[in-house]
Amino acid sequence: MATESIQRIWKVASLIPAGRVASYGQVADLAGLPGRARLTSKALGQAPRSLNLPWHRILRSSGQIAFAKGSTHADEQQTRLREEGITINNLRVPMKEFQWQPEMATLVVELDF
DNA sequence: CGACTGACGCCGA
DNA sequence: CTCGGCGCCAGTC
Repeated sequence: MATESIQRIWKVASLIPAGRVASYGQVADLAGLPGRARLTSKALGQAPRSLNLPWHRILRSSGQIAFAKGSTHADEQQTRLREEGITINNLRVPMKEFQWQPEMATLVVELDF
């Protein structure tokens, strides 16, 4: 059974719009869990496919894809991001251009702040 | 109960 | 830019 924290992470992840990306740490922060980037990775790993979460839009703070180069996961993530118009060089996305910057209003409405 | 393990992050060398 | 080292914490063994 998923914990409260895990579900908050799923909620935040579902808000990331196509064409934009976020880091594990950023998602944790927005979910009210500062410093818990690793929990974000864990949450995504155990999220049911039925939730249809945009897991591919979540990267390391450096913009690097978290999966090992050459793995099927890394390839699929790269493909999906490109399909959304995101640029990727050597498994790295230029965060300066594509990082998600949520509006306060979005957070207030979607999360329970 | 302690040790180990991550789809991580930050800082210093 | 690369490496190490340390902090983080819920699971698993």
